[in-house]
Amino acid sequence: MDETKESDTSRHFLRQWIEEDHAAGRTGGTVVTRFPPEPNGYIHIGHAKAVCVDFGMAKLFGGECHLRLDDTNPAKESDEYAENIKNDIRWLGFQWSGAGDSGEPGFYNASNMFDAMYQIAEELIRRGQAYCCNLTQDEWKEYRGVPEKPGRPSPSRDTDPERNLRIFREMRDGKYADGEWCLRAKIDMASPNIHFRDPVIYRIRHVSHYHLGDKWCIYPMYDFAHPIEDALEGVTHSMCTLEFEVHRPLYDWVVDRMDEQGLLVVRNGVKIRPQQREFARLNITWTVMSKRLLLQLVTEGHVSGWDDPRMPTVCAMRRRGFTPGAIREFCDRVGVTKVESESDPALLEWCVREELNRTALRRMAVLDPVKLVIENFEGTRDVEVPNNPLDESAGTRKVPFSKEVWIDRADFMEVPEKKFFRLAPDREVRLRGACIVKCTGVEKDADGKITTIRCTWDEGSWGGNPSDGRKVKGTIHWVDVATGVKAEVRLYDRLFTVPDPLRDGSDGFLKYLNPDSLKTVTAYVEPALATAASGERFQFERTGYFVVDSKDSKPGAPVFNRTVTLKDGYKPA
RNA sequence: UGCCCGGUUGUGUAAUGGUCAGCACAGCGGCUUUUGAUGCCGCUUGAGGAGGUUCGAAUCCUCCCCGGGCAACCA
Repeated sequence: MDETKESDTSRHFLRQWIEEDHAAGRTGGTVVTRFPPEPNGYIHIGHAKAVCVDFGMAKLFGGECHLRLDDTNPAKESDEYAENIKNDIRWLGFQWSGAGDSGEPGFYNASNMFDAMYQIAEELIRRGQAYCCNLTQDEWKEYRGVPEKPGRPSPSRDTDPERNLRIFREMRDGKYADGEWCLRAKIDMASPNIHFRDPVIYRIRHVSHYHLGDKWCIYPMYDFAHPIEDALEGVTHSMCTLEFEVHRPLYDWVVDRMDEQGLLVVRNGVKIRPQQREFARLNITWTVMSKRLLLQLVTEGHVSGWDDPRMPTVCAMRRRGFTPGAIREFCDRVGVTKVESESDPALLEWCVREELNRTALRRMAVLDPVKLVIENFEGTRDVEVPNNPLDESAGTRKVPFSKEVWIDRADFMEVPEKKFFRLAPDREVRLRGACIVKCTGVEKDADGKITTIRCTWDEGSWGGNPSDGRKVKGTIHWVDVATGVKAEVRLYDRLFTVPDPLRDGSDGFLKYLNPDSLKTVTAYVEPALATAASGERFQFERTGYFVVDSKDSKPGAPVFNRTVTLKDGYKPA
């Protein structure tokens, strides 16, 4: 992304918000943002948008963006997820920066702040702003009341700080079972905002933490932990999704308490008060984005894994052949607003084609081969074709050509429909880069399936143009039978058959799985492709963009994944 | 229903009291083309509703309608 591009970026509301704060001096000279994933799954295209916003805003203002693993619930988190998240963000083209809390610049674990959080909680208790409560979850729900009616205070609400401090320490020391006690902030049981009705801020969880082991058996809740993490890191602008909007008053409450306790970071003489704002998450039609549902697709075997190229995860899109630049461009184009919307995957596909059209080397591959015999052609010749007609610096390559070539079945019609201008009996077509051929007949098997197409070539047309200047409109791709290489090609289509797989709720989405979302074919590809390197991207001419599969491809036995088809303007009349 | 948020062409968005309401994607038509690709040109379609403020409203106000969120010891 170059600089002129950034200045073109829309001045969305978050950008204006940061701009004003920064200009007013509230950032202490440095805009600090953060991307705070919970390491309980792989990140998907929706997270990618958040990554672009969080890192993008920091970059725009010359500030820093922290990567913080929000690992406050050990039950669902793992190191495997943590490592993959870091890898995916790097691949997307972003680098975290800032001090960091463990020697790695810009990298933080919420769990590394557990000591500080604990101290803050104790101080809350001392100040009478938090208390230990032993209501059961059911009782707690009942006491809390419903939104339209005030709740009732817990019997523990006005107990003595010393007693609460003792119980809280006993909670920490493992004296109690899960759920027996919890720590609650003392705010307002009558608030119309449910989150203010003395929210739980610490709960007991006798679970090993993937990062800290058994050091703790009490863990802070998100609403308590998140503002502390932001404040301690000196984050100025904390951007999250819309559903956290009603949590914002609580976020501010915690920041206020930290201020009272003198814990806010001071940068260049300015006390840094982190602020939260919310924007709409990215939704895309024809897929599902919830971590839970994606996990279900994986565990039930509907896809081959988190990186199955049909998944909307970043690792899957990488394997599918999408480029980081295209994903960034897509996130940029969908914009940043508070409107809940559903983006069309066609835009993402357009972004991919736009980049790959400029950068991908052209190759020829026949996905559904039928043999074409050129009766009057003798010997072998090399055809020289450009690697990318749009980019002369990509050079040319030589492709062997001889009497027998494979062509795609779709490029021949025994009885051509209207407006079909490829090969048909008695008709002429150009073999890309080679010559003009004229169909003289077909051979069929017992079932009537065409096994061979016969033709003759115009000897004056070597290179592609007939010597007499007559127009031949159709050009088709081919692969030489003698030197072509067999390859496995995986043709991907959308995972679901409807734009809204959750139309019946999250239980019924499996019945909309597209049975044709993956078709595997054995293709013939030109010899140059036999040794293509893992991750290399190509345009198979007239077909689509393909990438060498990073897991299954081997030299001499290549495997290609179709990233996206080429646009097809052919419409039979 | 208590509180909070949001409604601009099919989709995603721009505008910050003054533009014929702009752009992109999609769709449709045409030109070019040794990829029916790319490129280029053109076209269709929009302010949820009703009032009000104002010389002037997509923009400000009121009410209504519609959509979403919040009532885990998840994040």
